Amino acid sequence: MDAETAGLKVLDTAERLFDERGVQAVGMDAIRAASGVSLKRLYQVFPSKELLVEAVLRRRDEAVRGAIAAHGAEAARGPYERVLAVYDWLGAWFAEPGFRGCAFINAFGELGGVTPSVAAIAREHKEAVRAYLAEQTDALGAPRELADQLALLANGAMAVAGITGSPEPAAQARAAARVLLDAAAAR
Amino acid sequence: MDAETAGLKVLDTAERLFDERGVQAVGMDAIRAASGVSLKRLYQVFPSKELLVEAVLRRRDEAVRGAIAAHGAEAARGPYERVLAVYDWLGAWFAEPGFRGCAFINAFGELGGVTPSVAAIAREHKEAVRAYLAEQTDALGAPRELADQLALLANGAMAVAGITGSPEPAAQARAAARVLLDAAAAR
DNA sequence: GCATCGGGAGAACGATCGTTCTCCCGACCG
DNA sequence: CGGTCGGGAGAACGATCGTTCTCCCGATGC
Repeated sequence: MDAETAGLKVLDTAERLFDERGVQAVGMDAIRAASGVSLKRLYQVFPSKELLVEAVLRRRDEAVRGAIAAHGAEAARGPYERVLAVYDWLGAWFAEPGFRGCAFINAFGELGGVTPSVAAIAREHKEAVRAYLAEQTDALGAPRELADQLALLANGAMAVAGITGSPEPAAQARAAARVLLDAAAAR
Repeated sequence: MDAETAGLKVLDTAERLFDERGVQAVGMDAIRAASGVSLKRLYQVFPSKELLVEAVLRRRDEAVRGAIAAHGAEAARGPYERVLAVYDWLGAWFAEPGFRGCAFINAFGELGGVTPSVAAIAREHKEAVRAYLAEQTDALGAPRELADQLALLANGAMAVAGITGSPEPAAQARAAARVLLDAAAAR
């Protein structure tokens, strides 16, 4: 097994285990056992657990941003629909088995107070999603605050869906987003 | 020092340290050192760390529910104002120094996957806040979904305010809540 | 075929954690 | 005043964690 595929296996395994149990509850040896990558190789690719956590979050950041953009491009009838597509994507994500909330919200809660790099990555990720929404609302000529409000709905949906285990918050957030979008358009 | 005041000191200290650093990063010995309560007494009052965590969360649940109700009763010109008062209260909370997000969202992210009691307490707390909002929207004759949407705004504001460190999300959520309330009233 | 090198398996190490135990002192009771 | 009891301080214990080290095997180059 070469270093590159080992790195991918480790990232996949760590992401899944961190999501399921939280970061601190997953030892490096559990990642080794579940990924089949030896400890030696693991530490070659990720010299410390903190670096592994950062790598997992950074990859997830790119994946989420890519998925939101891809979903928006699919339903590309305009910025209005691209905003709503975000909540559709959330709904599909929430319905996945084992969904336990947003990795960045969870990682920030667990490590944000003691690990500044984790806090920074979470902040950057949330800002990136907000910026994507701002692109759409700018295209609509809507006021600046609308994007922030849409982001609050998305983040609230993630938090509540994770805690309750229900995918419903996505549809509720989508409906609320429609009201906010329409109200902004009417002004 | 009697057992009752020791329990209060431990709860106060544990709540503060858990908020600052997360639950798992705070050892029982750190709570002993910061509270001045000996380990022996600590384990007399809370026979395990898990029970202490549950006690902290349960007390915080009651405090938050009480604070929201009290804030709503102060501005008791009606259900509409009681809803908006929730976001005013959030704004004051977010502006407190050291604010690092909702204890239930954070605890769920860290422990919800491995400690069912923590997940249950978080679920009950979020449901209680939703129920309070539902009381107000019912009094307004608004549709059921409105309370869920208002709760998403509140939870999104907590998550984003915690991660970004800014109190702004409270005002943004309040403005969005007004739009949703007014749209429901117009129907 | 033999020496060398890289990687896998897992033991080892030092630190930390939750929890319990030991020791000692000060207060209360006869 | 002597004995007992409860609590404080902190050592001790067993488990676990992140990280490193040891040992061994198989492949590769000459």
